[in-house]
Amino acid sequence: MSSIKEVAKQAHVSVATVSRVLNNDPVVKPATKNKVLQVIKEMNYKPNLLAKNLRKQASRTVVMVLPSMSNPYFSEIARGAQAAAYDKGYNIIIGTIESKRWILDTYINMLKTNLAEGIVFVSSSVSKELLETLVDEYSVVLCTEYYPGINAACVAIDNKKAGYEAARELIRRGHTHIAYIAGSSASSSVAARIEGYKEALNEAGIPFRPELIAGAKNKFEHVKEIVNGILGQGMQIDGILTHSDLQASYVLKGIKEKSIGLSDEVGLVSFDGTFVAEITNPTLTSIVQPLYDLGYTSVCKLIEKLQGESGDEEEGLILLPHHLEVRET
Amino acid sequence: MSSIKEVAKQAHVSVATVSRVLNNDPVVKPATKNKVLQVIKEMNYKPNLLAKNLRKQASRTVVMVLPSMSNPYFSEIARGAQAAAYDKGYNIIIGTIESKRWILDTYINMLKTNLAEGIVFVSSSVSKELLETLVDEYSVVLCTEYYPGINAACVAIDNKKAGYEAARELIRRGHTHIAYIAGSSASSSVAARIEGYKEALNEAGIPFRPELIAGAKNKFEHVKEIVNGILGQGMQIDGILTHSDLQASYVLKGIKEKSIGLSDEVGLVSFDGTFVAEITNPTLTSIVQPLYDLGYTSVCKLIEKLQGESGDEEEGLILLPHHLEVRET
DNA sequence: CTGAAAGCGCTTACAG
DNA sequence: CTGAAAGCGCTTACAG
Repeated sequence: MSSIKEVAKQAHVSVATVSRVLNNDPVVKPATKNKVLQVIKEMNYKPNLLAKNLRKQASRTVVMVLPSMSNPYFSEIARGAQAAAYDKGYNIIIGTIESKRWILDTYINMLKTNLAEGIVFVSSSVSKELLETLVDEYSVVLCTEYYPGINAACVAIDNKKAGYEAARELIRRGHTHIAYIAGSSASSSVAARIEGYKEALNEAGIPFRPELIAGAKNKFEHVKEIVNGILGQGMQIDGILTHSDLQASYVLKGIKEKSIGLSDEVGLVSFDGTFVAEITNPTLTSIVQPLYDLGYTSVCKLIEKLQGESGDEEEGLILLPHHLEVRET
Repeated sequence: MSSIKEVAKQAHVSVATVSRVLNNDPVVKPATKNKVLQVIKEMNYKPNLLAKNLRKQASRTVVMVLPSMSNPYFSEIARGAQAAAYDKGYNIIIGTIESKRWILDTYINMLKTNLAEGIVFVSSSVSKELLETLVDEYSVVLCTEYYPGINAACVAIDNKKAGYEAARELIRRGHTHIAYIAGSSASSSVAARIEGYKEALNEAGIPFRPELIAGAKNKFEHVKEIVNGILGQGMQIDGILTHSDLQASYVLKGIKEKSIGLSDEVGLVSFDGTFVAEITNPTLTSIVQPLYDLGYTSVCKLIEKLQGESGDEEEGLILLPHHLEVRET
């Protein structure tokens, strides 16, 4: 109802002055300012941000897209992202792709139609090709996955080191036939973790067997098939590394219901360290990622970029610390 | 860069005509339309929605606030909500309160500053007092929790019936000392489920013991304390109903690590039916709620309300079906 | 069927 | 220190 014009009339000043006090312009005389402030309060006036945004050609909104929310891994990242946006005075729109291209397009359209100023892509929620077309027109930050050759900041953990540490833990316990259930897509994090895993094997003098590596989705049936597939080739397995807590929980489930041909003596180390790792039985030993911080830092980087003048500095990889949490598996 | 004005110039028409083809106004001559469409494509023009929104005084955006995302219960609701928004051509902003009043205020401010047109509150993400001040000025829908006396549509399951069915299942198995770990807040769903529980006891001739009921948060420590507190009073427990899957998983954890004084013979029925119920060991018997549909329907109702002319019809309770899924506990 | 013009509610040089 | 005025990029009666 009430617009800036009515406030101006009531306060006997111009709309310009009202706008100035709204924006805390120090130039307005205290007496004037107080009068206007009082009228604003009396009228319960709230500025129409639709108008402000148009005038300033800025929505002060960023978007974060994630593959889904079904994995608590992503909700923690989203939580950090939300906090960062508020700390910086931005709105944030968090969306999940659910593997649907049209949903992704909806969010990208927000960029193109001025509804959002920048975007962070979490995990592999976007293809490299699409990214290439976006990167020089819009501000984008990557979270969790790195795309070499793409000029966008990426916030992640040191996946190679993490893969190394996870494998070393199993080796330390005496496991030598270590399967690696990687993520379902060929991503930079998968590649890096495998590299680290190989390094740990190498260090321990254990031969690398490519047959022990396979990707799987975060679905019970898929994980079961993959593990049984490896066993079916006559491979032994006495240790497993999984790409996520969820996958590890499925391994446990399969062992328990005997649909996966492994004994419960198998060593199991998962990635992520979400609450899932603590509610399984046994609880999961895992590489815990600083999920909240990953989300928080990604959004901060994005907003810095939006506010930076040149923005032409080299975009790089920002690594956040992870750690191995030894639990029961 | 390119605005409607430049498209108009290139196409040798007025901006009014460009606007008309943009909005699919059937009045424009096909030849003109095609010419404009072609220029739009050539220039890769995208309308500035900031301007459109201001002009139309509508953001075509709704918000959904949830207490948090840490419980997969909420992420499923959010998933449904997102889908509904897209199906209806709206943007949706999904936010989590994390028990912080200032975050809630941020989202409510989006309503007041014209950034959003309506809001759905999930679970007890808002107090009744605040709701009362919002309800006659803005479009609001409640999801999961009902506030009697508040004129807002509410989408939920029949909690009384669900509580009844959950309790009856335990009674059917021969359990007679059934504890009820309710939600942490005094909410309509808690009250209704307890009513149903009482009804089942009554039907079976089992006396109701108020000492067997206690609220708990979705925290391991809290659930442990509550259960042990009941046992400490000298109460027996051979069955438990929990407000959430998460709480049930904590009971299981406590039994396993012997920090909760219960045997694994205890009957356990949880509410929600999220993936948590399937990854615990044993898996959880639970009342599964149509989470996705709850979110989807809530947003649909909200948008209908926004689009409805009068909007003065009586707001009511919309009940969606649930069912009992018997698993291992 | 199309165009000229007003206006959505703000912000911000510019002048005083 | 304050105001008049232009303008952000659209939409939409109104006139023709």
